Amino acid sequence: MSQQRTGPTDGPDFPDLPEATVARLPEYLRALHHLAEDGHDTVSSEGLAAAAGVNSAKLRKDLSHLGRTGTRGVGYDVTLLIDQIEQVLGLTHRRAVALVGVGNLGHALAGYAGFGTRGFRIAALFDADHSRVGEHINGLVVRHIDDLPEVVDQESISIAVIATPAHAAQHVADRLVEAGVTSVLNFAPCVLNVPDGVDVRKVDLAIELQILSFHEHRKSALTALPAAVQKPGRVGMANRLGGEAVAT
Amino acid sequence: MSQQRTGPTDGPDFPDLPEATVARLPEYLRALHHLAEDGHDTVSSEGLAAAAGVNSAKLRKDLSHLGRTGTRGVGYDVTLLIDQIEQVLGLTHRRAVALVGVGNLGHALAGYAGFGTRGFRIAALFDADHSRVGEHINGLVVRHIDDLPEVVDQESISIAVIATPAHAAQHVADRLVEAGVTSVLNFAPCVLNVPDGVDVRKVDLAIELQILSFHEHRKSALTALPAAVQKPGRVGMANRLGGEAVAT
DNA sequence: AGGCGCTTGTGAAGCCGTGCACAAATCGCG
DNA sequence: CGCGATTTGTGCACGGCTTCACAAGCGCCT
Repeated sequence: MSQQRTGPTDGPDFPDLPEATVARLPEYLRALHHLAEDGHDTVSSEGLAAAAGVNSAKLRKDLSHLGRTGTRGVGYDVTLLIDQIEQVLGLTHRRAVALVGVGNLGHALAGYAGFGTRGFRIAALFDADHSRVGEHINGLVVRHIDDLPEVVDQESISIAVIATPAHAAQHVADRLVEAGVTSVLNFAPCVLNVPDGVDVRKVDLAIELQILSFHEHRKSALTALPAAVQKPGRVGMANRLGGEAVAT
Repeated sequence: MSQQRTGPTDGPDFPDLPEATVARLPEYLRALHHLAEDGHDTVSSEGLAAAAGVNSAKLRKDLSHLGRTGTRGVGYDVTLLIDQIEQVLGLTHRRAVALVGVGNLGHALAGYAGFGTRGFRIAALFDADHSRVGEHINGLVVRHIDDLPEVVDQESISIAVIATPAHAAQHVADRLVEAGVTSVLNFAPCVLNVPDGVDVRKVDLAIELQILSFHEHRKSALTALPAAVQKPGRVGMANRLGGEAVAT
């Protein structure tokens, strides 16, 4: 590999993993926890790949970036691998997360158990609407967004979730960044402008459906047409095994 | 499911566009609607790219796949482009969507206005829990999952959203496919196996946070070494222009 | 009518990610 | 102790996506 080993800094951490690999590590982690609960001590790359829904070669290459992990002829030690991935992802401690906007979606997110079980703690809820401030949700009190700087500092929050209407999202993002938040998960359907050094990930539910809509549209167009003009390599629903997933 | 070809199809209809392009078209569409509301008649690729948060060359190449769209020296006609994209995405009619699982998250999704305003209609709610069947949510009655085939057929549903716990998701997916659904948006944190020809997109909220966690971890590891300002909140930021977003 | 400025559309180059195929490494067993 | 079975780690080639840079086209102004 021509991965640049820049000099002596063969540090304990892993500066550059491919972004695609990073996006898959959580998937492996989930599958590994599942395997651990089922009592497995080791997994082969083939087995873990199947559980995570990816190609086994891809999985091995992904894990190879973490350093020595597997044992040839045996496989991967489940608990060891869990530890390594959690280390790399920075999940060795529960990260505090702020949630802004306790409307329809925000309410649900505040109560979503998956955050708690996978390394995060919703540490604070915010809303701009004074009539919502003070409300109790899942053991937390909704605070006004003006309290952001104070709470962010107090709770050492670096990640925030935006679940506000789109028109408020940019303003909220600005205030979050100002308060010291450096990672944002945005559920509002809009583009956020943030300074360099701040990461934004976006989840747009309608977009996901629209992408599916395209594929539906294409499928129905194909079945409506005679199967005359079709290139050999392209379309066609050959029955290979396993599910296909359009991933992010 | 008989999808009739309606209208005069003037031109090559559905070329296979790159998947990456398909994923961005909804983003453009949203930006265009926003521009239209602001009274813009035309947009340059530069302007639309900025509104959608992408590179302008990429945007032009994306749109070039749709056929002749823009006018050199002028830009793109906003309403025309909206029509073209909606056509390609199959959004010329509102697609009926089924939502399975009206728990915490499902409730919120059932009430999410964004679906309605962007081409979809939640046509039915399902749950396996009999105590939830009959409940009214947002003008819809929750039906038991056994009614799936009947309702899917009745309402011509081809897209479904799974918002069940993970352990139930595969079973639900099987029944959806059996009932004729060919596109699934999965919110349950698990891998779904579906036959070929069925599309699955997955949204895992915890994974998004874990990816952000990695970047947080990396950032803090970087600032630990060089010039020391040990305030955990505010890390040193380079000042290149523009925000950075970790995209899909 | 002709030129000029602006914007699109695209050829070409480079980068990243994927998957195959195989050598290296490890364990278990005779 | 050595051999075979097994599985990891990775070199390599390929395809897709992104980005740059620029020629081609269009409208406007003189």
